[in-house]
Amino acid sequence: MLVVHQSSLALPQEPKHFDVFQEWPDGYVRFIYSSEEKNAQRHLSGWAMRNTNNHNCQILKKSCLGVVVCARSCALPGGARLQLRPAICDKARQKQQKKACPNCNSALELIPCRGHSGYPVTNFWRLDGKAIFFQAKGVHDHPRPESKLEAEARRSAIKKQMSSSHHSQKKRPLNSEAGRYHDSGSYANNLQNLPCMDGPERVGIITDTNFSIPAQSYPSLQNSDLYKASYDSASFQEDQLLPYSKCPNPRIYMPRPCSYEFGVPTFISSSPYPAFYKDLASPAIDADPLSLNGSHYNAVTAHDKSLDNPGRHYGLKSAWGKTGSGDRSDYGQMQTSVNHPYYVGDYPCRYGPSPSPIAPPLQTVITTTTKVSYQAYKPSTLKYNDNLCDMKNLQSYTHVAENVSGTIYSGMKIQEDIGMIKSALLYQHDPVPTKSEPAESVETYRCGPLLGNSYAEHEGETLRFESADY
DNA sequence: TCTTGCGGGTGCT
DNA sequence: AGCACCCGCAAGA
Repeated sequence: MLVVHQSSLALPQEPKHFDVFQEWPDGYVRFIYSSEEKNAQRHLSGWAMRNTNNHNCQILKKSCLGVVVCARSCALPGGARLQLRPAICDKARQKQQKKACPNCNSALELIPCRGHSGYPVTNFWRLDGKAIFFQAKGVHDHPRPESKLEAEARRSAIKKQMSSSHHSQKKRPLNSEAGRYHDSGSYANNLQNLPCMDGPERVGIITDTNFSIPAQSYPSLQNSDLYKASYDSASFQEDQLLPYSKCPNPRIYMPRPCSYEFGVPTFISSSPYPAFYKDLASPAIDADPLSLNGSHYNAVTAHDKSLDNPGRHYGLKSAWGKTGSGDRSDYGQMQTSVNHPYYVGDYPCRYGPSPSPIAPPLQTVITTTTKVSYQAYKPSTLKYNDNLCDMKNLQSYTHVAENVSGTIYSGMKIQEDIGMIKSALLYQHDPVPTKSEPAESVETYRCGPLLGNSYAEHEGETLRFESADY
């Protein structure tokens, strides 16, 4: 299915369609946003990303800081876990870590992101004319922190409280803060709501609850209401219960992405959620970020052969060990779209929910080639039908959850589950992407997420993109 | 006070 | 050369 032509250097055409802004991009994904998209202009991300100097003025690079959690992983009143957004500024972050857990007063701990072959997940941004190209590398191996807006909302709320209530309530800030975490499904998780999980194992598990879900489509961060809603405790509960109870799959989170490279992007139609990426073989070698000019892409995940993730904390390993799939070869972060069940490429990893598929040998070899041309086409979506899950139903749950609580967490999780399922299915049924291209990078792309923005027109159409460096 | 972006510089591979 | 990362600076909220 994947076709890669590195030889082709044709310049990418100007994107006619833009992806809906993704607040939580995860996995090896690529999106093209309109230069009008404010969130994209600001290079926003739900993840705490700090600027990284890549000595390239053309491309803004950011790396993930991870998430701040309670060192004791205490459970908040609702059973959720504290997951703070790390301060971006080094100094501010140091201060932040010196503070005590608002819930139990124990120390706070920063869980670094090691989702990109042991290094933090990186995001690349490039403005090119009317489009803003985005590329993410790595799969976040930690829970989601508060989104930027949530963090800001919380701070302002605390300030308000502080100013409105005086002495007698001096203690409230802490409590209220804890309560907020508790209330917000987006950064507080309730283990009880993870029916699919094998079961929390220890501390590590907590993180699972909030694992990133591949970018879900999130129309806009600008919708502050969303966050306001997240503070509604009532909503929170619904949010938590609803989605999970319906979700048959556990969310398996791979501690680390496998290596990935760009090689063959496949364009699939647009999906509201980032594509699932798979990677095949080589150890993380990154090919040029944003090298794809106009391609609409979503990459897909990669797998690392090295299952071991040194530096990985929070019991991920143990969690994996339990998942029963044997090894942690399933790294998939499935970013899948309910609406667009296509997945390109093979899925080397085994997925928990579905019995370990046979992992094909690495079919894709990714190289560091900077110039790659891609051909994308939309794969058939039919194969997904009638599968393990009722995607439509799941999707509807997702929507419900989002509407109810305003948090995207629940829905995302579901989507991820769906993605996993899909990927598993694909893996099992679609041997296609098995082309091995030695020394060649192969990357699978999907069209950007879009509910309204569809690339349907690309169906069956082959798009070629130049992957020269942006 | 903090975020964000920039850029000099270092160390490793 | 590419990448990660440290540090400081400046602008802006």
